[in-house]
Amino acid sequence: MIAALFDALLEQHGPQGWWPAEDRLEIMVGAVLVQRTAWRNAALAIERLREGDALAAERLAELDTVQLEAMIKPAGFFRVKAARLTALGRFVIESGGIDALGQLPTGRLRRILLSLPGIGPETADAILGYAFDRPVFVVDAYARRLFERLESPGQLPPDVDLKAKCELAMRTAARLNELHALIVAHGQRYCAAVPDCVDCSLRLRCGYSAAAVRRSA
DNA sequence: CACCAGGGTGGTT
DNA sequence: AACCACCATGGT
Repeated sequence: MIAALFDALLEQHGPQGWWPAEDRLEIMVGAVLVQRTAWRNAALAIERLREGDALAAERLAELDTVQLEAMIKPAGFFRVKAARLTALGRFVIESGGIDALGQLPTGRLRRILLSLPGIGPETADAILGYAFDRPVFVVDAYARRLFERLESPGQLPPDVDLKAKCELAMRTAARLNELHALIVAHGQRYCAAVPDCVDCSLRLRCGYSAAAVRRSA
C-alpha cells in the first residue's frame, strides 16, 4: 500500500532532490526557517545568512539578536525563529559539533532535539531524516490529508502510528526522505488547489487513486 | 481584499 | 486532551 503509493508518486513527479543544502547545519537551520513558511522565503533567509557568513554554529550563537532577526526577516516569524537559531547554534557547540551528534542513537537524538526551543515532532524528524540520514518519516499536514483521503475518510491514525507504518513499509532513510518530499510536492501541486478533493485521483489526474493504489498493493 | 506556506508554543476550556 | 491565538513575511 505505502510502497505502491511511493512508486506512483515517484512516477508522477520524479525525484525531488531534498534536502537542498550545502551541509548538515544548513539543513537544521532550514528546517527551523521553513516552519509554517513557503520554502521560497526560507531560502531567501538562508541566502542572507550565507552572505553574512552566519551559517555556522559559532556565528549563530554569538550573533546579535537584532542582526540575526534582520537577516532572516523574509522567512517570517523572524523574532521567534531568530531565538530558535541562536539556541540551535549553542546546542550544536555544547554537543561538540554535528559529527558528535551523529554518533547518538536515533531515539535519543530525537528526544534531545525535541527538548530544544522551537523544535517539535515535524522539525525533529526532518532533521533526523535529512541531516542525519535516519530512517524516519516526517508526518506533516500534507501526509495527514493524503492518508485520510486514501484510507476511509474520517479515521486517520495518530501521527505515531502513521509514522511507524510508513517507516516499516519503506525501511531506508533515502526512501522515507523521498516519500515525504513527494507527498509535499504532490500536495502543493494538486490537493491545495482543490480542497474538496476526495481521493486525489480522477478529477485531478494525479496519476493514482485510492482504488488504483489498493489494486496494485 | 483574503488566504496560504515543508510548525511550535503557551494559555484556556 | 482538545482547542485557541499568536508569531510575520511574501506570493497568489
